[in-house]
Amino acid sequence: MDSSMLVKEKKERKYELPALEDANSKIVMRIAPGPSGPLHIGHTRVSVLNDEYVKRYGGKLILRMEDTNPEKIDPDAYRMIPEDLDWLGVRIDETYIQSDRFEIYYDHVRRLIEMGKAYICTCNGDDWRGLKEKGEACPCRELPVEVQLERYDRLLSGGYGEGEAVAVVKTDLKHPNPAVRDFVALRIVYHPHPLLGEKYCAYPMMNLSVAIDDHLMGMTHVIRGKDHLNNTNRQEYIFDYFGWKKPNYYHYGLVNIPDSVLKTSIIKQCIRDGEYSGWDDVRTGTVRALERRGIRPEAIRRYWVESGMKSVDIQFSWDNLYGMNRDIIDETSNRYFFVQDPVRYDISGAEKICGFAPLHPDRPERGTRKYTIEGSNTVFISADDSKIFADVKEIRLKDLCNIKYGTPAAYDGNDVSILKTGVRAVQWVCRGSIPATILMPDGTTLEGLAEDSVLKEKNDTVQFERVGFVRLEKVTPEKVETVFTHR
RNA sequence: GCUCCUGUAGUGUAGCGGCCAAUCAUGAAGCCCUCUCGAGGCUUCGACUCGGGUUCAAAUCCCGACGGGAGCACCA
Repeated sequence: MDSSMLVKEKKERKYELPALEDANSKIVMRIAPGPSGPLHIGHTRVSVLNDEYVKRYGGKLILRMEDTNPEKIDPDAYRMIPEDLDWLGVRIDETYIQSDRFEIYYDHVRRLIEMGKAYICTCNGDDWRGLKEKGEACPCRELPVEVQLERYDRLLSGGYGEGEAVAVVKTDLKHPNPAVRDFVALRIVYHPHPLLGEKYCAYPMMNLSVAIDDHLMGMTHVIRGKDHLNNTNRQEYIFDYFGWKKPNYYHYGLVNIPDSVLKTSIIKQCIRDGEYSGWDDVRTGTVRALERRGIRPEAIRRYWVESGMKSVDIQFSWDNLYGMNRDIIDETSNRYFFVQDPVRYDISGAEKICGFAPLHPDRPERGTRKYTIEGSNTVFISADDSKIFADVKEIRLKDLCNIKYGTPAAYDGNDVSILKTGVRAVQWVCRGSIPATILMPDGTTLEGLAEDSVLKEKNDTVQFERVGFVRLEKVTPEKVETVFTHR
């Protein structure tokens, strides 16, 4: 027996999404956001899952803009959503906009009415719901098809005011689950649509348009949040009435995302009020904000792949995402010194002091930052480190020299082994350093100085040693503006 | 109220009848290493919601309780 077999070996787990049923190279899947704003972290789950499967099986991914509620549309979203998906690395094969397809929905409703599977209801909404609750039909439901069609034409042509009539799909009024009994398919809206203007007044509800589009676009697999479970049940009625083959449905659990603002309406309001800087404000959970903070799309992808597709509700963990992101950016991010709330020290006892430090400690081949200070030998260290210095009287300026406390401070050689005795190494900057800011996730800003070699940095994330990773947002010789990523 | 989904460490996940004194990641604590409080190495902490049943054997199957979530919109 091989002795190595006696050692309990450590297994590396590979993370792989579960296989889809009936999957072959012709799968068709979709991402179907409502264009009310840009995508946020919550949307990235369904985006990544669909993309992963389509790439794995070699099918087709459709982006469908579900803009059937004119009151909740932000025209910019038609542009922002594809941008966000593109940044995420999600490859879209075809794009559809539902507002282009109203005639298709109308035709299908007409056919449903002709089949006796839909009706036009002119009852008061509350009454209709009340009857449904009791499992009873409203007076409109059993009217003859000819009357329904007459009403339908009137509905489409603007003969009813808002709330005066709806087209309803029949399901089963006695269904034990009240949530799947008869549902509205079309409603009257006179609010202008950003793309259609006032061309139509009959607006499809999502259960209608989604069912029809999923069929017409040839969807084989649909992944959606568990909150749509009842909608799936409703949509299946439409599939059954037309005799269509249903896609395979998967419902993942709800994600609770703490510590960040996701609700589009709130973000929009805060932008309007000038409270937030825009859709990429770091306090929000938008894809744009994550990008701005230096989160890599690969980290987001890994996060969702590892989370899988179970229907348990989960708690989103920023720590876990940061850990994955750190794996990615640690290697690519060069190291620089940033000194928060700088305190000045001059150093006596040396003509001029030289030093150098690697751009990356694990990648010496990338080269070094070189330092020369002379004259008054002025350096700055952070207010926090200054307090420590005043307290312990001796400190090492990392990669430069050791100094003893005093005014001025005294040069004390360059023996690195002093660190073994418990003396602390602190980051510092010299004269000519660049004013720098770090925008924190809570919206506050840290101020300080960054060493000027950061001006030559090509990559957009760096690590400020002992502070954390930051994304370089705006770098000029006058000012370096950064956004905090994570420690 | 009705209906549906769901319960493995702080968080996320693996396991789906015996190989489980339960996997991996992240987190926390400690040590080593490193001129960073990063990375790397090592160690430790920490979970099968509960109660019945089926079985020689249950985290795994069944039933019940309890917990978490969603829907019952002329939003998506």
